[in-house]
Amino acid sequence: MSYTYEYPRPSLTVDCVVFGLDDDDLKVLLIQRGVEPFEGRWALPGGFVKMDESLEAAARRELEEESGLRPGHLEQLYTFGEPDRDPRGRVITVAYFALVKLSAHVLRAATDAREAAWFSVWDTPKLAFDHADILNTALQRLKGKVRYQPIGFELLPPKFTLTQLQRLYEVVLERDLDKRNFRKKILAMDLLEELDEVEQDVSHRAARLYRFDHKKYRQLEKAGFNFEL
Amino acid sequence: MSYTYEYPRPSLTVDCVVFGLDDDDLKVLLIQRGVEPFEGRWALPGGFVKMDESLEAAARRELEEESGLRPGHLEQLYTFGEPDRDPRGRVITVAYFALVKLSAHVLRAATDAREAAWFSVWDTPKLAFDHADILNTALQRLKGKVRYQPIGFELLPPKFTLTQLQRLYEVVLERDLDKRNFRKKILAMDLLEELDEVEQDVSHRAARLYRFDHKKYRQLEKAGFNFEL
DNA sequence: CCGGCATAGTGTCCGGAGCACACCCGAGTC
DNA sequence: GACTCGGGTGTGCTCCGGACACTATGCCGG
Repeated sequence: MSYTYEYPRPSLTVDCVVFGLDDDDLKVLLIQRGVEPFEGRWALPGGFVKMDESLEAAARRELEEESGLRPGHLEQLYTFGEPDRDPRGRVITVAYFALVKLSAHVLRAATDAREAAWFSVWDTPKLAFDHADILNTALQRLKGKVRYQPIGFELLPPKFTLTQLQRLYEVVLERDLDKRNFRKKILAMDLLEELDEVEQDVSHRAARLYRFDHKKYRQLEKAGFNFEL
Repeated sequence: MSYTYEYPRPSLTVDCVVFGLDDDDLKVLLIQRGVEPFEGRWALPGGFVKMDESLEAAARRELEEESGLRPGHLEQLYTFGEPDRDPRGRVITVAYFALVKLSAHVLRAATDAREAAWFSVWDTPKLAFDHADILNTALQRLKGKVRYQPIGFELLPPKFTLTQLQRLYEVVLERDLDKRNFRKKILAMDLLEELDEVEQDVSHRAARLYRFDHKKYRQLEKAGFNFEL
């Protein structure tokens, strides 16, 4: 089967930058390429867009195929299209960025991926194509976004302690936050539901668990509220 | 001449949302299509990407070809790729968004554009394709961006009065601002150079002119300063 | 020449938010 | 039962943002 056009056309791919939080390390999902070019190199999961699927659908499909993940939050990041970014010819890639609860999923490599694994974002192997640029762009976006949209919760398990939440912000923003002020601010928003449970199996006083109240957030959002820090 | 591939490929276009400020109305540049589909309809300027040019270069080229404009600020906005957004088949478009000084350019329609003209963003004709969505996305971005990056200045002539600047913000943000607070804040940033000139040809007390100090801004930016409102 | 008009330009006060800061609590360990 | 380790809490000061109204200047017209 072959396809003929009057003018040359680029290929179109999607790539996904998937972040996960492991205690106090921010991780990114990488796959090891099983095919040329860059066979054996680590890269962001992604692949070609089918002719009848939307870009976002393609991103979800490729991600699931190559790693088994089905992210909650997924949004378009940026489109990379330098003429020489792929040795196979002109390939445009639309990058997506996603957040997942690291605990909730098991990785499973498949299709063109030899393996899938989490790497610390501060310490990745050399990446294929321009994927290092893409990763960087995603990190910037995450930093900017986490402060004024409550997307950070996507990285945590459903029940979490305030300390975990604070650590998350500290890791993403790369700076320390004051414990009392952080708690004061986040609780004042009235978006967390205080549970009658405490964490288990810790060798010190157990911290109270909280849950993010999505419903309340949507209400406030409609009313023109804006989340900040 | 024809091009044959093993798998089907989408076409790739770029489209530009160009904003200009006319006194106190925010304008967007539209062209009237001279070819099918949507012949005669107004649309955003844009066109096909060549195989050896970057996306941004394509956006600049198309914009210049169809309207004669060469924008200062140009940045990627979003990529639109719904399978049915173009009746000719699968066409992905990378949208760019640009700001120009309305006064500094003369429009000149060419190539596939029958005509080029400025329209108030609040009152555009019916647009081709999904260009209304694109315009909307651009407006949101402009609103968000103008508050924490000094891009608004791209819309004004090099020398402007504080009142002009305030109007710009009021128009973009769609709300009134307090004159004294606005002046206080903007002057406190120390990014405006006060000139020894006043506006001309007005039938009332003439306002002092200011110029944006790009050099100082870049310095502050490096030092981790951030512009806000 | 004078009065009117249109916009320029300017300072203060108040309340809320951010930030710095230190101590007691509870649970498990040895 | 003493120690250790993080959990959890309140206060005061400062600074910033927002509300608010009057005088100054230049042009125009009568």
